[in-house]
Amino acid sequence: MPPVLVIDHHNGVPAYRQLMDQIKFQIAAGVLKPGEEMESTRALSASLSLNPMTISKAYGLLEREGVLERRRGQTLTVRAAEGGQAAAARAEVLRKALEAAATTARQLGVSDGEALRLFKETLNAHQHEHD
Amino acid sequence: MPPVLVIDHHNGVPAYRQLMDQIKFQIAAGVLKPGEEMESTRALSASLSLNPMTISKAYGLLEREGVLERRRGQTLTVRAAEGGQAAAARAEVLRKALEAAATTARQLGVSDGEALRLFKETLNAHQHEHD
DNA sequence: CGAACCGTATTACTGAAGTAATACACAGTG
DNA sequence: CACTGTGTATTACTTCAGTAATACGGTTCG
Repeated sequence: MPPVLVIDHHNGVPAYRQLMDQIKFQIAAGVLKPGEEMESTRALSASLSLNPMTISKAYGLLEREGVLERRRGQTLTVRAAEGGQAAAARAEVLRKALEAAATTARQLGVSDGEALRLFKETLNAHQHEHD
Repeated sequence: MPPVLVIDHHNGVPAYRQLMDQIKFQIAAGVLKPGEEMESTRALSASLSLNPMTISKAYGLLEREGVLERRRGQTLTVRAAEGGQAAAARAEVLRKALEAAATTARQLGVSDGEALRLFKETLNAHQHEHD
């Protein structure tokens, strides 16, 4: 299990939330697979120079969201993603980026229809870039 | 000029942001019209039991967003509706946010159709954010 | 000019969110 | 049982966004 997690202390985003985002992303991207064991809270706290409670907070919230699974006194594992769950995880990650865009649209007073049209254009442009 | 503004102190939303939202809404709804004078910071602070600076903060941010217009030592006014050029500039800003989302979608292998559907959902969700 | 408005820059206070220290409960192994 | 691993409940500290107190500069009108 590769603990490829990095915390940026100077971007205003809480550490526990950075952890949640990165873990979710790694699951969505297939780096962390269902059934796999997570790094222990103390091990992670050591390598990231954080308090075990901070890790635990992230783990706890991820468990509530159904991303991780825990058993008493044992290492947490990535929850088995049955069927559409993997897709759901990806949707969750993507939703964050979309929410940021939606907020921007609102702040700029751009209508929903116009925002949608722009997004469609953007997607098409990206498709061509990767032909 | 009707100061029909209400602040809810028990919903976690900052007062200055509630002010911004309500003012924007009243402009969009036509209650406040371009060129019209805003309530003075002190008058509003009295009727809402808030500090003038809190009002000023809201006004200041709205001015940055191009919603209000200010002149030295004088009452702020509602800015005239923007023409096509401003709209184009806003679309450009928004396009950046959308490109970030499109990139994420690509990285996660989410289809364009799915991404569009999610964005539509997100926009609807934001609309219901009122409490 | 000076008084009475206007907005706000600067500073300080405060409550809540984020984090850490400590101590405790459960599981596996001998 | 003792020991070492796991996660976490409780408590306390720290930081910062939100708000308020104060004081100042510009505009208008007499």
